Formats: sequence, structure tokens, C-alpha cells
Amino acid sequence: MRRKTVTIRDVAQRAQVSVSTVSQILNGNHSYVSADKRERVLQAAEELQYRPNAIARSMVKQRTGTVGMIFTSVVDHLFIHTIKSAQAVLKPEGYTIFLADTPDIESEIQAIAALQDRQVDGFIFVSMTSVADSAHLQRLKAEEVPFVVINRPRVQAYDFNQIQWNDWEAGYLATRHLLNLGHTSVATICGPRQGLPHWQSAFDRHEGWQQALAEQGIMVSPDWIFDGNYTCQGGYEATRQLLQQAGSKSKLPTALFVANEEMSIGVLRALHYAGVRVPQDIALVSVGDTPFTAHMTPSLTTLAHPVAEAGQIAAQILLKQFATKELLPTQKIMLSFDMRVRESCGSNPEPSEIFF
Amino acid sequence: MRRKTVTIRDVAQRAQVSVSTVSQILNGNHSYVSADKRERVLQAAEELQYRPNAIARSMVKQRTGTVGMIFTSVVDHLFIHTIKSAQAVLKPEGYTIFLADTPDIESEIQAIAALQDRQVDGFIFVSMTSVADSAHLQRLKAEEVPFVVINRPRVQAYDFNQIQWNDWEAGYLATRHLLNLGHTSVATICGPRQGLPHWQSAFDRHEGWQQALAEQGIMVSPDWIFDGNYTCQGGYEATRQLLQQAGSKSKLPTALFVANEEMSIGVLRALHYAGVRVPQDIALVSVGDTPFTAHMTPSLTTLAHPVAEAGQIAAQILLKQFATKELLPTQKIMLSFDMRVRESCGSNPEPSEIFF
DNA sequence: CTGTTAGCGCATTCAG
DNA sequence: CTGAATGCGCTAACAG
Repeated sequence: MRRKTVTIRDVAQRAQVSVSTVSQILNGNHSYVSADKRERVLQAAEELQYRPNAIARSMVKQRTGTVGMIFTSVVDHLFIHTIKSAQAVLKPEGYTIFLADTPDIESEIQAIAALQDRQVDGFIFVSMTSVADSAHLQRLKAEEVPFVVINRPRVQAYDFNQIQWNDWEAGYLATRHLLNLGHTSVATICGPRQGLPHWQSAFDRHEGWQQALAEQGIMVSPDWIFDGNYTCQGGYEATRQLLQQAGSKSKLPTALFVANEEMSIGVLRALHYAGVRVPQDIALVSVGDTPFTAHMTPSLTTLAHPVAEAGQIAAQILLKQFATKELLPTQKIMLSFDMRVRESCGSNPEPSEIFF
Repeated sequence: MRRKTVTIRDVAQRAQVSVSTVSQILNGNHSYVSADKRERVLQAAEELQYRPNAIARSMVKQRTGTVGMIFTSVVDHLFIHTIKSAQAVLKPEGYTIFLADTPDIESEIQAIAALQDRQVDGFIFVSMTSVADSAHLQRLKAEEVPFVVINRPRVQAYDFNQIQWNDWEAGYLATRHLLNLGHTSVATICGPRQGLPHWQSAFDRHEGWQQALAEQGIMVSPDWIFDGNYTCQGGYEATRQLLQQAGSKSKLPTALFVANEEMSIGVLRALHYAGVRVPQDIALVSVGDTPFTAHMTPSLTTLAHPVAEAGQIAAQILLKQFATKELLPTQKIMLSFDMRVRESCGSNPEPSEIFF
């Protein structure tokens, strides 16, 4: 049931040399071999379709050429780009990715153990969630296993390699954009800021919103704050509440900062059925970007997560650590969101209508 | 830089027994050991925090407890559920997934080689794309490596384990649904049916549409067929063309079968700016489902891919093969799409409007 | 019932 | 410059 595995010994035998000679030639080691034997070995390897067994190799080299990637998937379309970009830098270097999807801390711990048993050379943690407990990561650190965490809440205090994105800035820039457009009443629909699970990003984005307003001397009214819980449904309900509270179209805020894209979908829905047009009646800026965002009605102005960048940098950090004997100093990197200005904020014109 | 690895020998030494005794006890092998020694070994292992090295184990067992999952990602939100569900069945059995994202055939071949070098026990291929060349899979088959392919075009003729979903049926059911609602003019916006890359699914879904119409004795007019190329933008443009061709609202078809969800996003957009309401003026059914589909405006009636099911079944097939010495007969499984009736087809009422 | 022995496939000293 | 010997950590016969 297994392929008749051809080993280094088979090659040696066929080339009429010793095993170690084959190994040296194939690994390009710096002891000179006669061109004659080199040729014979190369040819034998070719003829036999020899491929070194990576497992056996890792046994002696004490490195496997694998990295474990552990993610707590809540927002799939985000982490997938992290995986891809990490893979894009790891693969050319001969590394392969072990993947584990871990819904909670306990299964994360389990996954780490399983991958450590398989002797991965390092880890990348991608958490798009509220998971915060990082005590077990401290143990990893103590064992001097290289790893980097991406977007993990409350790790700033730890001495880990970490890549975060600036949620505060996202809220701030989104709101600034609206302010610059002349809006003065900018309501917000936020993610889960209290209770559990409680998302750090919801808190940070909200702070950014507040700061931008404060800088303009605008007093934020509690009436402008609605909780949408980061879900489509939550965004929908928050908006209905907003509409009800306003009572009339003229009393609506003129702009809206919606803390994530999921909620925006619901917001758009509620607004539509209330006859409130975006951006004519109310402008909207959100956070997050999917392949659909640019094609919705209206297309959404958003701040896009630097997910691909994060994965790429994480992989590069690992690679650098792999190449070095001693421990490299830990890196703490903060990435900015990328503003994508489209229709929902009113900056861009809508397509010309088609009349019959 | 590596954790001071504790080996089975350390445990043996501490428990004052031989290495093999430790191995037997820890692996629950069926030779009886004195309760005394068993206790000592267990305790020593515990105290030393011993964890067997999976790499070393796989060397001798000739199986690694890993499966390679190779996907050509085009539609991310689809395959991600395949991965997750496969993982859900593999993990409890002690298997770990190696992941590789391969944009084209060449890198797929490369990835297979890399994973074979790492001695994976089997493969799952997930292709949501037009990739069709499967010659290298035939080699895999010849080497008796267990694998199953999901949604790979033109593999029917091969003797592989394969899981497909019934694109024809999707088109058929979608159209039937529209027909049952009383529509008689059902236009379609299709995926790339000719040229390269050319998607089998586009062709199949289109056939289903045609068949449903034919069964009702409805002659399909070429005027009802538009190519949207499976993209948002394509859907948008196809719809503009449809509108232009109709010339007036009254001449529009009353229903639309859109062959995938991406295109639907664009269709909705074009229709919206033309003042054509969905579903009041035109009903719409599509194929594909994301977390957003149910919350869009209007929410989309779709046929959802059986992606999770596919991943689960694939994993189960592998597991069964792993447990058996001889080759199991290959399985060819056809899965149905799942109809999700929502607003866009007109079956469900829209939410009550909120008036000021 | 337990310990000794022999590899799994490979890379790496170290003599010759 | 080359090949024989050693061991990575573990399991599986095989004796005792």
C-alpha cells in the first residue's frame, strides 16, 4: 500500500559509491568529489527517481522544515489571506505549513502539543477573536520555540513577537474622513465592547471614533452610540433602533461609522427598507474588506485589514529566527489599515442610472 | 534554542526499567507488565513531562499521522469550510493537516512532491477552479497513495476517490423553483462556459437551467442568455446588457437565474441603479452561499454548496483507507446543493418598512 | 513478563 | 577525497 520507497542506499549501490558520498553530493557539501562519481550519483538518483525522506532527514538535522499555523477562525475571509501570504514566503524556502483551526483556548493548547510532537520549527498564531489567555504561549516562549502572534488581544505586555493592526487608527481615520467631508453628526455602530466575549478591537475602534470627534470639538452624545455586536443581524437591529430613536429622517445623523463590515450589511438593509439612502441621506464608512465590498450597492468605503502584510511579516520573522542560532530580540509591529474610498461615504459618484 | 528534549530513555532511566518497557506501557501494548513498574513508568513520564517524538515514531511505524490538503483557492469562503470539516474529523483521530495553496498545476505538482517527501499518509484535493489536468494524480494513484479529490473538473473518467457536487441539479432546481412560482420567462447569467479558463460548473448549471425550462415546454431564447464570467463585475455588465436589450421595464424577463453569488452582487447593483426592484420587478435565484447572503438587500435565495459535507466525507474515506491494509474500492460521490429560500425569489416577504 | 537488539533513512564525524 | 561507523528517538521482534 506504500510506494516502493527508494532510499539513499539504493542510489549508492547503483552508483557504486558509499552512502555518505551520495549524501554529500546531493546536499552540495563542501568536500570535493571526483567529477566522475558526482556524475554517476546524479544520474543514479535521477534514474531511480530518488527523493530524500524528509522525516529521516529531520531526525538527524533536528529541524523539520515545518511551521504550525494556528488560527481561531471567526472571520474566515480575513485569516485566509494571512495563511496565503505566509505560505507564499515560507514555501520558496522549503517550509511547509501545518494547519490547525482551534475554536477555543483548550483546543489551541492541544493543537500546540500535537504540533510540537511533530517537531515543528515554529508557530504562527492568528486570532481574529476575543481569545486572550496567553499563559501557555509564555511556556512556549520559555522553551525557546520561535513563534509570532498576529492580532491577539492583550499580549502587549508579553515578550512575544507580535503583529497587531491599529484598530484605534481605523476608527480614527474613518471618522476623520467623514468629518473632512463636512459631516458634524457622526453616529457609530460598535462591536461588542463589554461582556464576554468582548473584543478589544471593538473598544479600540470606538476610541478612535471618539478621539476624531473630540479633536473637532464635537461632543459625542450617547444617543449616537449603538451596539451591533459585530454581526449582520446586530447591525440591522442597531440601525432600526437608531431610526426609531431619530423619529424622522431629518433628525438622523448625517454620517455613520460602522465598526465592521458584517454589521454594515445589516445597516444597509435596515436603511434601505426605511427609505434612507446611502450616501445621499446618510454617509457610511466601515472597517473590513471582502471581495464583495467594492461591488455592493452602494459600494462600501472601508478600512481594510493588513492581513496579507501580517502573514508575510510573520513568516519573515520566523525565517530570520530559523537562520540564527541565538534568540533574536522580539518584535512588536503595528500595522495600519488601508483606506478604500468608494461610494458609501459620498466621495465617489454613483454609476449613471439606466433609464428605460 | 531547542527545548531540552526528554526522550524515552530518560523516562526508562528514571523509572529503572528498559526502554522497551516504557514504550509498551505508554502505547498500551498487550503484554502484561507488573503494576509496580507500570506505575513507576507512568509517574516518571509525568514528572519528566515526557512527550513521544512523533517524527521518530513515524520513522519506524512508516506512517506519519498527517494528511496533505491541497487547494486551488479561487473562492475562499467555499474551501475554508471544507478544510474545517475535514479537520474536525481528522483531528480526533490524531491526524494533522498539511496545507498547501496551489494556484496552478505546476505548483500543485510541486506541493504534492513536498508533502510526499514528508511522508503524508494521504491527500485531499480541493479545487474550486478550472484546473483539469489530472495526469499527475494518476501517478499518485499508481503509487497507491490514498487520496480523494473534491470538485475537480473532468475526473469522472479516472479511477479516483472523488466527491463532486451536482452543478446541473443546482441549475435545474433553481430554475424549477422560479417556474413553480409562476414565472415563464427566466433569463440566466452564466459563468465562463467557453474559452479558457472554462469552468465545468458554468456549463453544468446552464444545462440544468435549460432542462428545467424544456420540461415546461418553454423555448429558451438566446436573448435570455448572458455571460457574467463568475465575477461581480461580470454580473454587473451582463445585467446592463440585459437591461439595454430589453429596452423597457415591461419587456424584462420576470425572473433570473444567476449562476453564482459573485455575479449576483453585481446584478443587484445594476438592477438597483436602473430602478428595477428585486423581487417585485424581477425574481432572482443564485448559487453559492456566504455568511452575508442571508443579510443582503434583498437577501438572496441560493443553492448552497455542500462544502462542509464534502470535507467530512473526504476525511472519512481517508480514515477508512488508513485503517485497512488492502486498497479499498474507489468511491465516486455526488452531493446535492442545499436550497435556501429567502427574499430575492419573492417567496418570502420583505421586512415591514420603517416609516418616519 | 522484561530487557537486549536491530533497524526506520539519513547526515555526519573520522579514519584511511 | 572517500567509505565505514555512529546515532537521531522510537518500536518491534526476539530471547531470557
